[in-house]
Amino acid sequence: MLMRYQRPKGTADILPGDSQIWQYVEATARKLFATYRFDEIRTPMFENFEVFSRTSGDTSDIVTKEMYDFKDKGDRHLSLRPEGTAGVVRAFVENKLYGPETQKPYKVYYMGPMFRYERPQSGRQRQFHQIGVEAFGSDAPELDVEVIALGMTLLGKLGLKHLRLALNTLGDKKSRDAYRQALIDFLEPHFEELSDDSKVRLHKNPLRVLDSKDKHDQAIVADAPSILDFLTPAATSHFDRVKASLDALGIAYDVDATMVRGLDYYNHTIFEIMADSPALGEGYTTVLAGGRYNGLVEELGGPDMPGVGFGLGVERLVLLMQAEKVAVPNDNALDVYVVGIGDETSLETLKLVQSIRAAGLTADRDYLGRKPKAQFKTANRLSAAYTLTIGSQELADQTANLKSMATGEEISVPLADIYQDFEKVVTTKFTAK
RNA sequence: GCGGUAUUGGUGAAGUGGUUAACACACCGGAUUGUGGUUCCGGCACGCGUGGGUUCGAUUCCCACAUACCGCCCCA
Repeated sequence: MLMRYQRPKGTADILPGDSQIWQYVEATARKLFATYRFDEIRTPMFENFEVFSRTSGDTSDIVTKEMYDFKDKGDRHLSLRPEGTAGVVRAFVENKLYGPETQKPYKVYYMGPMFRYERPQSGRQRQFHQIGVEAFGSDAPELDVEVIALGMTLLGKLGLKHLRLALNTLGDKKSRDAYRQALIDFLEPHFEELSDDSKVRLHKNPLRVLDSKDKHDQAIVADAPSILDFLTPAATSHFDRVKASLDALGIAYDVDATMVRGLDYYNHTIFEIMADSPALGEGYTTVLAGGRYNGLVEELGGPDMPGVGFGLGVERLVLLMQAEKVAVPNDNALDVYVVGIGDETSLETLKLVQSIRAAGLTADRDYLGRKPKAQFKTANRLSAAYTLTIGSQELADQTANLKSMATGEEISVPLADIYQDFEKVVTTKFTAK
């Protein structure tokens, strides 16, 4: 036996059957995005390393330990994209889409693979897929809400139940800096009591201590100051309008003042849509997350232009849909299975399937030289609506036997009629139906 | 990166330190000549994740590695 190859760790083959769900997800997303006037943007799967390191934050885990970065033969430091936003923003800036000739907000969506070097688990892989949207050029809280509503609507259309929208604000830079300091001041006296993880986080990214899973940490954090008390008037106003707009649309939400983001570029509104399903372990798991990133365009060399968006994990989404048994439309039903009896009919059956296909129907035939009985079994298993049988006798008569698999009714039809208008034969020749 | 569990055919799985690796599903074939969901009969792992080791002998014991899954970290 030769060497057997395995796919690389953390990757998956999406096989026929599963790919139907993926196509359904993607098609549903494209259709919905179009109604919101978001257009597709396609950016490279790898970028200069700095595109991600600058935007995600030099100390973020994504950059420090999860990035697939490498030097190419020209000694360029590149990285496989760990998320979608940075590349889109780079493209936005590089193509000067911030210019006056494009309508603002400039709304785009993307879908495709992302890469992170981490321990695979269910719904978490090294090559995974995201669908995301970004809207540039407006500070309006209503735009934040449009993006949130889009996310909620998409998940709803895809059949997900038990969704929870968690909402928070990181405020502007001033709010955030003030809060960060207050949080450090609060946690410092408890330093020795904190978990080892949180000790590290305290100075690297103190906000992360807030969502520590450690019970003792949670007890300490329970009395910590809230970001909401450190917002500047402008940040408060923005957040209030976001909430008011959500209320106006009847979208329920929970404000979670301890929710933070792993990527450093977020500010103001941040949100997560979580689903409660055993498919992804106990409790609520985030499927879709996003927020505002007003400094990001400038960070990558563009003008001071705000942005807001979200990304959703397709693997997680698909797991949830499967757990909820969401019905995916099956659009590859078989209309006609052509049964050929004897080698001499092979040429005619080939012409028949081609003719039926050309008429816009789906058709298939046997290529394994199997007996009629086996061919009918296959037709039945494939749920063919009709079988068209041709043997040496029919070949001589220039006819074929058309059978409705549902009723069992079988009629003889001239081949000429089939080649001329198969659809008409089906609709007019049977007595029933 | 850390800790844990697992790894037998296309699938679900049973099983033993030693002649032919149980059973079920799926698939393929047959039940007198060319017609489909039932029934009956038959076929289907030269191999038990990979590589070493222990042993007279290992799929069964030991070690390493790989992969999957779970928890941590982190995140979609």
